Amino acid sequence: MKFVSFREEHTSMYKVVPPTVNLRDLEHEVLALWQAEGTFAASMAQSQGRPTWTFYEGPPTANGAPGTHHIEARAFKDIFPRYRTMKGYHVVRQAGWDCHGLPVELAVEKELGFSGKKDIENYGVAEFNAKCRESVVRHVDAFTELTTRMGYWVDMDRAYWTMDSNYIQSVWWSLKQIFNAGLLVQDHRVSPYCPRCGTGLSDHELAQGYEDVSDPSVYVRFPVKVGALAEKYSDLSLLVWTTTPWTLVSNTAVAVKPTATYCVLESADQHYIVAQDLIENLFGSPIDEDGSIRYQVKETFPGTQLEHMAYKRPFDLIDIPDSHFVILADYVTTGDGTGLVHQAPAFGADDLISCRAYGLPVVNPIAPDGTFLPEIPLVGGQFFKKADAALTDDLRERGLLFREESYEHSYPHCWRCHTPLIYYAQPSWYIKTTAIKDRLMAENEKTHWHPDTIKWGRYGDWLTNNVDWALSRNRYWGTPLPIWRCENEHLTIVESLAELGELAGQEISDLDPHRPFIDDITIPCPHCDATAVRVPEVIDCWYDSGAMPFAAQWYPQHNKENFAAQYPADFVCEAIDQTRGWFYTLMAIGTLVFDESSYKNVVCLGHILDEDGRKMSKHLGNVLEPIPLMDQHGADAVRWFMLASGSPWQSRRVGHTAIADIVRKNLLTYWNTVSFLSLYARSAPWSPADGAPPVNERPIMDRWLLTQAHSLSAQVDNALENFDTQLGGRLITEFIDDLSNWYVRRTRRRFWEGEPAALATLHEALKIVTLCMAPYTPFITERVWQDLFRETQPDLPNSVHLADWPSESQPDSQLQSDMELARRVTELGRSARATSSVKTRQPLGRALISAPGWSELSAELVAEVAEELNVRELLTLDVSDSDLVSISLKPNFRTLGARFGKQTPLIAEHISRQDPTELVSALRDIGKVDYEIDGVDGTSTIELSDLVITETPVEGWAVAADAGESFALDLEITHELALAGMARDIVRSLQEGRKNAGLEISDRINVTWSSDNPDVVETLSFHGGEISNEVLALSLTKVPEVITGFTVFGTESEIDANFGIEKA
RNA sequence: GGGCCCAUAGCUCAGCUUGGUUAGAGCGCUUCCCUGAUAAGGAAGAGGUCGAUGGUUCAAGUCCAUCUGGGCCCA
Repeated sequence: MKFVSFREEHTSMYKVVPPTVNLRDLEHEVLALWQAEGTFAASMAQSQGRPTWTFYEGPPTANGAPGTHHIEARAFKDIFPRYRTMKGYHVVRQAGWDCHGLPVELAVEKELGFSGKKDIENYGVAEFNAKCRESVVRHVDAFTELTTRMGYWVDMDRAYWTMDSNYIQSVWWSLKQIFNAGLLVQDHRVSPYCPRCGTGLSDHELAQGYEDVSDPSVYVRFPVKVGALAEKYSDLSLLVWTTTPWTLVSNTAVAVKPTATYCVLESADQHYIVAQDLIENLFGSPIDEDGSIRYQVKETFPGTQLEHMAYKRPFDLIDIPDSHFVILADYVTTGDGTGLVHQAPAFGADDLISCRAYGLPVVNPIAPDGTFLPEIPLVGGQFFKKADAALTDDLRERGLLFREESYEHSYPHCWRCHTPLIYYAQPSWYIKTTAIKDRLMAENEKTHWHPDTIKWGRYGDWLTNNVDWALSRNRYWGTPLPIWRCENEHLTIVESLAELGELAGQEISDLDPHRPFIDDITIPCPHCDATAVRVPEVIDCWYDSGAMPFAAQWYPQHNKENFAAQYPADFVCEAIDQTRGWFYTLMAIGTLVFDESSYKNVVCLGHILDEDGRKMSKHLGNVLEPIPLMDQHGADAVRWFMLASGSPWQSRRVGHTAIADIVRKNLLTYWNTVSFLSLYARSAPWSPADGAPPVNERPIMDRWLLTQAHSLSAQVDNALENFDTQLGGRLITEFIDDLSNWYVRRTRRRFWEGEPAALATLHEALKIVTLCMAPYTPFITERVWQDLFRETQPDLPNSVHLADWPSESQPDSQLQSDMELARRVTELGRSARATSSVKTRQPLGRALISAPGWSELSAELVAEVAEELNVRELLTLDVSDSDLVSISLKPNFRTLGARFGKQTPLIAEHISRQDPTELVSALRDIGKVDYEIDGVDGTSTIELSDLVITETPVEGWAVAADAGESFALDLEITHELALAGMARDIVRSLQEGRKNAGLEISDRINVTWSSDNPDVVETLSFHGGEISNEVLALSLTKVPEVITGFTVFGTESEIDANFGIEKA
């Protein structure tokens, strides 16, 4: 495609906008422009002093390369700050990087080929942590590149790093607040632990290592020792099921469900206590095949009645004082097993919680290497899983084994060495979040969730079942827990290096607060004369990120005022997996430290899947690399996909076709409209400074387009205010379609003529839609702003991203609904044309239209429809002219149903039996008709609105009808119409000839023609002026035979003539 | 094993809050039309038991229950 060239005196202030565009190149040019002009900084400076709208960036963990899913969250994190900035707010956007934690350590261990803590200790903690730090910096670079490339405006120069000394000290300060409130304590916790590697594992690792195994499944009798039931029934036992016989050594209690029904059952002279729901599973049918009674239920009672019932434990191998009775626990189910659950609190998280509620001790006979302690009889020194056989044998010999099976299930294994993991109680530091549960619930109540089902669904459930936060990790690369302990168990917590230095009597303000350096600092215990050393743990890195509202400001040592102005956030946004992650830690820490949640609005996104609906993973090889994806389609298109294709809250499939579609449908259509304006404004030439008639004096199409544009800005404003990017996107797409395929299509001719009203209208409409799109697609809109607006309207800002949201004005809803009607009628007209097989270029004389409201439409609007359909006259079909019209009726169930309820079908049937013409005439004359209908009480009154009427002309016309509106086309082609049709055919042929000859749109031509066809001769003589005008011909000359001009094209069979075109 | 979300055309998705008798859009497919911005546009057509079953209702894609399948989170 060639660019249009212009003579010097024809330049307007618009830049040349080529009709084709390479979005990738365009985006890189825009990035360079923003860089050169410091646009983001200008936007921040310009909004300084305005009301703040606060956004918190959830820091991505810098432990790997960013993926396409990061574009999703970042598109949302970008659009709302941009939108709010346009709405007059100052939106601080500080980037952040999550630096600590097991994911980083694991990545480094992998790089170094390590297989556990021993390797790290041998390598040296200082060296290892240095590698972690280096790995973080490396991965942050990749995130920075992604962030810049996609146009996510966030202040990366002032980014917070959770490994920064000031950040860590801020975290320490908050921990001290919590500690002082008595909510930070040391306790036991059960966590998955690899006995071979000697380390606990995170949930993330756990998920990678499930393997299917076959374990023993044993049912064991626990004899009941004392109490009323034990006296009443001989040999009474609790029947208990477990798949981990090795934990029976540590049996501490038996749990039952308080609300379930239990019973005493007699079978073969033995008595058992089991859940009633499970009797048949355990004992089979009550009646044997030969009719004898197998067992008998003696009595039933609720689980609560068993509480505190003492029993004889299965093994007396280790000492567990004050234990061995029945406790109540809600988590017990009666879906499998016996309904009585063996409790070993050292090896089960649920067990630990339930047993702790009864003050039971936690006794752990397993050494850190996974073997039973050597002094224990029977199993001492055995690996825990290997002990199952010996223990089961022993139970069998003592007659306590009721049944023995094997059980297939998935069990977590170490993903590195495939050793079965052990759930293992270890001392651990906790934040007692359960103590502030009510406050958390109250804060959640005030929070606006999008979608709101999360609030009391997934997230609310999580809060309701809140457990204390296990804060500590026995690891290396993390924020050290700032607690020093002396041999007398006195605890001292510090809030800063300054405080620590004072206590230690050393100047350490420049000390790296990480391990191992911090571990070397000892202090004299303030409570006694012993020396206190730091406890070895680091903290959960989720605490780091949850502390960012204040830690990012290095509060309270720095930025006290800033912090107050920016707490809590108006907006946070992450994917749904953060409900229990960052969304929780943010709210919990905010509530713990400031008694107020850290955010007011939260947008919770669904996950991104591949084209086949599978999760993207390196393992499956279906990962979409983000930068190549954006370079292929453009970041704007990818952003648009994330923001507006499908529900953001739902998991969505992302694929090339969907994104390519966005480019074609939205971005290129928009771009071409821009190119169109530039082309004709420059051709005219015209610039906004040249002026245009006031809007109310412009043609109806102009007034309509502008009212549509104003509606658009109001509706998109409303959608984004409610965090609904999908709706906003749909509205913009519809507008672009209206603009390109209705307004420009209908108005094209006025642009050829360089009409200021049309140019000014399109200019203004493009400005509004450009502003509305700017937060979605910051690149293409910026380029358009530079090309169409920056030069032509010097009073406007230098960047679309420095502009305000378009001001609102009252839309003309009458005009909008009139246009909708006109467009519906146009559609019917096109349909009628298509069925008639008379081509659109052939003018027709008249059409009859029946549609409510049609007769009230302005002549100007009717003329638009007539021209679009190439029909001379559009008449209203007169219903009273019953020779021409046939009427069909359908009952309107919506209005009838509301009035008649159950009797609706009777009324509807009655209506459809009436003569349609008579009924409609009567209703139009009188307004209502009364019927007496069988089965319906009293008189039934029918009104016009109770009917859906379709009026169609009788035979001989080409008809299209839909939903009560119809269009009938008179197909008679008079000689005069035929000539007019031929004239248009000739124009089209000549235009094509011009195009083939490569002429510019403004080139003038001379045309020669020859033909023996009398119709052609008549057409050219009758319509010659019109034709010349259309094709910019200075002359239209008949010649005996065609002279070879600039170009010659072949004979059109229908026209039967030869033409020659020559550039004038 | 528990909780939450989802299921609509060959594909990607609207519609469900507030029930109304012809369930839409885009892509793809077939035929035709139109084309001095457009990688466009228009018309017609093929393509749907709205996951299944039951219920509520005069009326269910829409409300309720159960089930099946998929996803996520947690064990």
